Amino acid sequence: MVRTPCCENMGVKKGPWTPEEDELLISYIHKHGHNNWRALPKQAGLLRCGKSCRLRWTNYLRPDIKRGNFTFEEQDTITKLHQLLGNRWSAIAMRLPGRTDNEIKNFWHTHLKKRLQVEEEQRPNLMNFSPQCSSYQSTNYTTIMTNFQTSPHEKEAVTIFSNQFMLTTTTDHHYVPRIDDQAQSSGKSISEIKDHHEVGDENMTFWYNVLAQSRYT
DNA sequence: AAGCCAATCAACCGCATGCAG
DNA sequence: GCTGCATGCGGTTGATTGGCT
Repeated sequence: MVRTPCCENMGVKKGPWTPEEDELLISYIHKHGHNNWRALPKQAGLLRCGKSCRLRWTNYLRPDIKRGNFTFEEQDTITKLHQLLGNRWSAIAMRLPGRTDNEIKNFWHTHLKKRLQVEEEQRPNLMNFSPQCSSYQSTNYTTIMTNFQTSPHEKEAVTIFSNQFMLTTTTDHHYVPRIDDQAQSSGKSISEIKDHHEVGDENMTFWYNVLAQSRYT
């Protein structure tokens, strides 16, 4: 079966977007929305394919895009979520409001990946964990696993996990509100909600988080 | 000042997935 | 169930930028 091209190549422009093109795309979407990306460029008077327009909008022009450097908290979140989810950039981006999957992916390859490699070399005895690992050599892990399975606080660990990474799950019985939603509904500040779930040992918390997530996937 | 090289990031490409007919 | 279209996702590319010699 021959795959149909995403757009008619004749007359379609490629390469960097000009401010004029950006303006056309923004004003069109503000007026009409983006129900049909394929038809959008023609209707908006753009010599681009729909795919290019979608990418430009979602990665750059969207009004809720957060610009500027990644905060330490964001970097930490990306690192931990990457350990948890692998290269599922869109899933990671969902936990970082205002950041796009493309931005996170670039940041990972240009900054975090190298940093982690350096840290790994400096700490050769650290457990090498990945979501695909079939066995774990760490005594710590075994201890935590045992505790997790028997702990009466399993639910609490799951809640901590969800709050820490602002996760939502897709099944109703596992749904935990995002921390900002919790704050809004309870009238408390985000820091108050976080404090409520604070656990002293950061490393232990992280492993509880990993375990909690593994139960849903 | 010029050339080279590495880092960065916007944009592209192709495959996967969901959905309607 | 099959087909084709629209969209999403992740890997990759290539233009640009900045630092170094």
